[in-house]
Amino acid sequence: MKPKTPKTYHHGDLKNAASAMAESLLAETGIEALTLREVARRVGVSHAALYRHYPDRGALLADVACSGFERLQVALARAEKSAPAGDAVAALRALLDAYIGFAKRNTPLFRLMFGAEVAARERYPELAKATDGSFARMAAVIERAREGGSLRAGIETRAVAAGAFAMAHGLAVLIMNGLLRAGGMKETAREVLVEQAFQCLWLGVGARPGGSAVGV
Amino acid sequence: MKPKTPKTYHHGDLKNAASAMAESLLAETGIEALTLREVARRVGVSHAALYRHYPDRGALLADVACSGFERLQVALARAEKSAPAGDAVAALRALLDAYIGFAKRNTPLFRLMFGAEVAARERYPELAKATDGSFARMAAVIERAREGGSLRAGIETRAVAAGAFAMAHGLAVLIMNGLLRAGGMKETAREVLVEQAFQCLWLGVGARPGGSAVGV
DNA sequence: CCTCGATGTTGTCAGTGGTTACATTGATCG
DNA sequence: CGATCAATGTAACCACTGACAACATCGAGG
Repeated sequence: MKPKTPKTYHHGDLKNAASAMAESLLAETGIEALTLREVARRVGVSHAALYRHYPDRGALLADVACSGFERLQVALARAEKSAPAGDAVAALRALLDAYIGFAKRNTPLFRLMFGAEVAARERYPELAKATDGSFARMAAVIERAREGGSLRAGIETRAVAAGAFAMAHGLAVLIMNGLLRAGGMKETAREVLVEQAFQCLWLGVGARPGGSAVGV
Repeated sequence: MKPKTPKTYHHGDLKNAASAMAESLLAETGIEALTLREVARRVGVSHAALYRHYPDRGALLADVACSGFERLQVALARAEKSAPAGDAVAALRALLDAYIGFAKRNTPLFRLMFGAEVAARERYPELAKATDGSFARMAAVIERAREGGSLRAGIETRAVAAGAFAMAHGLAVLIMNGLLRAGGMKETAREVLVEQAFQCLWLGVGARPGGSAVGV
C-alpha cells in the first residue's frame, strides 16, 4: 500500500517526506528556521541525506514553493466552481477572496512563493510551470467572462487578467503586512475595503449594460 | 565637514556608514548575502561593533527597509509633481510608473521592504511610520483627484487608494518575478499591458461624465 | 551469487549570528 | 591637570548551518 516507513535502511520515500515536512515546518516556524538540517532531523534521517534529492537548500525551497503554487491553483479552481455558473462578477470576486484567504492562511508559504529565495525561476522549470498555472487559472475566468459577454470591449483578456491578478496579489500583501490598518482602520472594515477595491476594478473592466452613457 | 574615517579608534559615524554600506551591499549581492559580518568587514570594523548600534541583524534590515520606504516616498512625490497640475489621471499614472520603476531599479531592496524579514513592523516604529508614509502619498493623490472632481462618487477615498496601491504593488511583483511573460509575452508588450491594467482600474474609479477614453 | 548503482551515514570545514569579557578612547568633572 | 566613566571597538567563544567527501548499506539485475 502506502510506502510508510518500512523500517529499512533506505527511507524509500525521502523526497516526498522531506517536502511535506518542509512545508509544515515552514508554516509553523517561518522561512528563516526552515533549514535542511532541521527537516532531516524531523524526518528522522541524517543531515546529509537530503543532498541525494536536492542539490542545495534553494532546490528544497523551490520544491516547497512549487507545491504551494499547486495548492493555490486548486484553491482558485474551487472558488471558481463555487460561484454561480455564468456569473462572471461573482466568479472573479470569489477568486479574489480565495487568493487573499490563501495568503492569510499560509502566510510564510505565500511569502516564499513570491520571495527572492525562488526568484530565479528559470532554474526550476517545474516551479515556473506551477506559477504560470495559477496565473492561467485567473486568466481562464476572465476568458469565460469575456465569452459570456460580461467584459467591456476593447481591453485585452490578458490585460484584465494581469490587472485582476495584480489587484489580488497587492491586496493580499497589503493585508499581510498590516498596511491597511493605516489611519486606525478596524478589523471588520477591512473586508468592506477589499470589496470596494474590487468594485473599483470591476467597474473598470465590466461591460456597461443599458444606455449608461460613457462607453468609448 | 563630514566625519569621514578620522583614523581614530572610534569610528565616529558607524551607524550611518553601516546603514549606507548595507544598502549598497543589498543592491549588489541580494538579501541572503547581506550579513552583519560582511557589512562590518566592508566598513572596516570588527564584526561585533555593529551590535553597539543594532540589537541584531533584523534591526539592521529594518533600518535599510526604512530608508527604502523613504526613498520610495520621495520617488512617488517627484512623480506626482511631474504630472500636469490638476490632471488626476496623469498623476495616478505617473505614480504607478514610479512605483513599478522603483521596484525594477531596486529589486532586492524592494523585496526586503515587503518581505518576511521585517514583517514584524510593530517592533520597528520608525519602519511602520515610513511604510505608512508611502501609502499616504498614494492616498493624497487620490484625495486631490476627489477634490478636483475626477473621482467617481460613492467610493471611499481610502478604498481607491488601497486599490491603486494594490494594483501598483501587484504589477510590480508580477513584473519582478517575470510572471507577465506567461504565454510568451514580448518585452515591449509589457508596458502596453501595464497601461491597459491601469485603464481597468481608472475606468472603475474615474468619474463618468467625460470619462477618459480607453483608446488602445 | 555477486557486483554495482542508488541511497543514507559519519565526519569535517568554513562561515554566520549572537554573547561576553576586555581594551581603547575622549570628554567631563573634581 | 589628572582621574573617572560612558561610549565604542576588539577578541574570543558557542551553537548552528550549508556543503562536501569518504564510507556503509541496501536492493536489483547480470
